[in-house]
Amino acid sequence: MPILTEPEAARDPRVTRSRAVILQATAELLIEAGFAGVTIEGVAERAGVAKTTIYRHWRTRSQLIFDAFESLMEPSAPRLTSGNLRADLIYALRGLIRGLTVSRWAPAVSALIEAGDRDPEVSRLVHDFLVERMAPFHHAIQEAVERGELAKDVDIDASLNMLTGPIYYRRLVSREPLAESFAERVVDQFLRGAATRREEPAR
Amino acid sequence: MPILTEPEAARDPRVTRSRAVILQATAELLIEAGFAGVTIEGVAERAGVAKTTIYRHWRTRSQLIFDAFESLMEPSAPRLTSGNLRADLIYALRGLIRGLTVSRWAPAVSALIEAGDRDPEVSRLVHDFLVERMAPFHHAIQEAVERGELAKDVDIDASLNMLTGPIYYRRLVSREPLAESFAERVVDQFLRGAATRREEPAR
Amino acid sequence: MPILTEPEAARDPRVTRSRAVILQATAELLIEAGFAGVTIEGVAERAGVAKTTIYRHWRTRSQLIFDAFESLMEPSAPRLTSGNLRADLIYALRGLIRGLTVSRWAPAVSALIEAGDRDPEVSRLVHDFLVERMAPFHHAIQEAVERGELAKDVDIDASLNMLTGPIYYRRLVSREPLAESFAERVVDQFLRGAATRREEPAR
Amino acid sequence: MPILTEPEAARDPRVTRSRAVILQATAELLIEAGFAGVTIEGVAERAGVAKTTIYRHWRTRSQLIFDAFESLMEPSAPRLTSGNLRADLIYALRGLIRGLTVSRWAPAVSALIEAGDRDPEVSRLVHDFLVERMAPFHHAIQEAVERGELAKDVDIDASLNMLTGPIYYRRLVSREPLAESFAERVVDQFLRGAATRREEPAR
DNA sequence: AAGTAATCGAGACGGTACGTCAAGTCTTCCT
DNA sequence: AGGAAGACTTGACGTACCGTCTCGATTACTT
Repeated sequence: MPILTEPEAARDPRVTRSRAVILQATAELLIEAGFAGVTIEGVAERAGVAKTTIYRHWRTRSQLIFDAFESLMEPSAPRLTSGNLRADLIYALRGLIRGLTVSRWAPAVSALIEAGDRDPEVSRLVHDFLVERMAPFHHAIQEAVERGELAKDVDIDASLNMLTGPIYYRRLVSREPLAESFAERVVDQFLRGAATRREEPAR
Repeated sequence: MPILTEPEAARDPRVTRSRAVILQATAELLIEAGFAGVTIEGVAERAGVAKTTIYRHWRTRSQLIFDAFESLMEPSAPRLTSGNLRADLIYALRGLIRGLTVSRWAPAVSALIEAGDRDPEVSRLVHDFLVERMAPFHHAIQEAVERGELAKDVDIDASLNMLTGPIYYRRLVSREPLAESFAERVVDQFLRGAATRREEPAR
Repeated sequence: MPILTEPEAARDPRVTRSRAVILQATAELLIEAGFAGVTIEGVAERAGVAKTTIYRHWRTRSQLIFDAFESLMEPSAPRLTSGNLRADLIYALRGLIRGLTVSRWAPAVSALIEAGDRDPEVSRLVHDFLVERMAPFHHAIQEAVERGELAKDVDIDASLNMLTGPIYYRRLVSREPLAESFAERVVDQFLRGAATRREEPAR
Repeated sequence: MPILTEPEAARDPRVTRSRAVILQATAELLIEAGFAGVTIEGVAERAGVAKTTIYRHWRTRSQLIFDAFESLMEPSAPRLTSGNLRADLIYALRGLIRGLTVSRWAPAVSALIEAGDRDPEVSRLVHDFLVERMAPFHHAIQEAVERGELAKDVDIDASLNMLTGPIYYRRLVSREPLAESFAERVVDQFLRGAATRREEPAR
C-alpha cells in the first residue's frame, strides 16, 4: 500500500517488483542500522537495483524511509471494545510499549522521527499515521464518556497525549527503562487523577 | 562548564579560546540548520579553526553538539515554591513549552534528541540533564503530597512523565500545534483525573 | 539523402518524418553545443521523439552526427573552370575557409572530426566526403597541368594536402587566426615554391 | 614540469607523489583508450588515489590530459643546423610523422585536439606548445633565406603551415595513409613550387 | 474494411561517471 | 613541542546519459 505514489495499480510489473525489493531492503537496513544506516547506495546494492531506480520512485530518503516503515507495520490495532476501559487502555498501551521497544520495527522508530525532522512532508505523514493509530484510544475514551465511566468534561486530546506521551518520552527523550508494566501505572494515574478527594477520598 | 572534558580549569589559554569559539560556532549552526547542519568542516570554518583542533577537544560530533546545546541553555529553573501546586505546575510547563517552541535554542532540541540517538554517551548526558531539569516538578509534587494537596499514593515518576511527556510528544512526534495554553489543559486533566467521581475507578 | 541507411525512398511516411525531425534537432544541437552537446536524450527531447526511435534509425551517435552534418552542407562546390588557376584555387580555398569559420555548420566541424575519431565507419565516411569535396581542386590542377600551366611532375596528392592542410591545421590544431586572405598566401606560396630560381632545388 | 599549476617546487612531498602517479595513470589510459577512455574515476583507480585528490590538482579533465600529454613528450627537437635545408626539413617532418603515427604518444594526439576543443585554456596551451615545437622549422627557413637558399619573399608563416599542415590533415582529418616517405614529397613540392619554370610564376 | 504488422511515445531498468561534500586520519610546517 | 594547516582516503550524495527493454497506442499496408 504505497502512500507516496499513486495508489492505483502500477501498469508495468517491473515497477511493482522494484518497489517491493527496494522497500524490503530499506526496511532491513532501517532495522539493522537506523536512519543513518539507510544510504541510497546501500539500499540499491542490497536490493540489487540501480540507484536511479530508487530516485525514480522516491524523491527523498525520508520518504523512502517512511514507506519502508509503513510496510513494516502490522495493520492498525483493532477497536477496543471490551467494555472495560481500564483493561482496554492498558492493553493498547502495552501494545504501544512493545511496539516501541521489542517489536521488529522498534529500531526504526527514531529513524522515523528523524525523517520527520528533516522533511516536513514526512512529518505530516507521520502525524496522519499517528492520528489513525490513535483512533482506538479515542473511541475507547469517547465510549467510556458515553457510558458515564469517564467525566463528561474530560479533555480528550490532552488525555490522549497524557496516555501515549509518557511512553514516547521515555523511549525517545529520557530513555528511562520502559517495561510493559509502565502501562498500568500511567493508566491508573490517568484515571484516578492526582488531586486528593476532599469530598470523596482518593481510592 | 564543559561536561565532556576535564572540568578543572584548562591551563592553556589557547585551549580555552578554541573551545569558546568552537562552541559558539556550533551553537549558531545548530540553531540555524539543526543537527544535519552541524558539520565539523562548517564549524571549523565558521570558528576560524582547523578541523584537527575540533577533533582534539571532542571525540564525536554528538558530544560537541551536546556541549554547544548546554552552553545555550539558561541555568536550571528555580524551585517552584508558590505553595499553589496548580499554578506552579502550569508555570513550569509553560516554561517548558516556550523552551521547546519559541526559545533561542528550540531549533536545537531535535538535534539533541538525534544526537542522543546516535551516541549512547550523549543519551546518558541528556538523561542526566533532564533529571536535573525535572527536579522542580519533582519537588513541587512531593511537597504537595506532604501538604496533603496530592494523594499520598500518587505515582511520582509516572506523573512527571504525564506532565512533560505530552509536551515533548507534541513537539517531537506528532507535531501538533503546541501553544502555551496547553499547559493548563494538561495540568487540570492531571489533577482532576479522568474517572467520574461517583464510582471508584476500576482497580 | 540518407547515407547510412537504405537510400531508396522510405515507404512509411512516419519514418520519413521521424528521420527529418531527428536530423534537424541533431544539427541544431551540433551547432549550438558541439559534439559533446549532442546527447541522444537531448535530441529526443528537442525532436519530440522517443529515444527508441533514434536508436531504431542510427546505430551510433557518431553516425547520427555525420548524417546531421551532411544534411547541413550545401551541395558540393561546382567545378572550377575559369581557366585561371590561381583565381580558381583562391576562390575554392576562400570557400573552404568560410566553411570552416563562419558558415552555419562551422561549429559542427570539430564534432565531425571527433566523431570520426571514435567511429572508424564515420571516419571512412568523412574520408569519402572529403575526396568528393576535393574533386574540384583535383580537376583544376590536372587541367592546369594539361594546359602547361603547372609542371608535369607536380605531386597532385601532396599538392592537394598542401593547399587545404594549412587551413584545417589552423582551424583545428593550432587555432591561429584564419582569415579569408590566408587563401592567397597559401596559393601564391604553393605556385611559386620556396626555392630561389637561380639554382634548381636539391633533387 | 607542471604547466597548469605553480611551477615552483611543491612543498609537501605528498603532493609531488600524487601528481606523479596521477599523470602516469592518465598517460597510460590516454594511450590505451584515448580521450573518452580517460575518466577521472578510472585514473583515480589506476593511480591508487582518491578522486578528490585529482580534482584538487586539476580543474578540468582537459587540463589533466594536457599535462599528461606533455609529460609523455620528449623534449623539443633540437635546432636543425645541417646547412642542407631540404635534408633538415625532411628530417624534421619525418620526426613529426613518426610522432603522429607510431610514437608512444601517437594515440594521445587526437585526445589532445579534442581536449583543446572543449577547453579554450587547453587550446591556448596547445597553441603555445606547437609554436615552441615549430621553432626549429622557423629557424631552418629563416637561415636558408639568409643563406640565399630560399627566396627573400617567402611567406614564412604560410610555409610552416604548408609543411606540417598536410601531415596533421592526413592524420586527423582525411585519415589517408601516412608513411614517413610523405615527408619528402611535401618538402620537394614545397621547395620546387607548382608553377612551370618557363615563365615567371602566375601573378 | 478489417486485420496485422510496423512504428511510435513513454519511460523503467541496470549501469557508469560525473563533480561535490564531509568524514576522520595523517603528515608537514611553523612558532 | 605542540597547535594549525591542509593533503589524504573513503564513501555517499544526487544528476546526466547511456543503451536495452517492455508496454500499450496509433498508424499504415495488405488481402
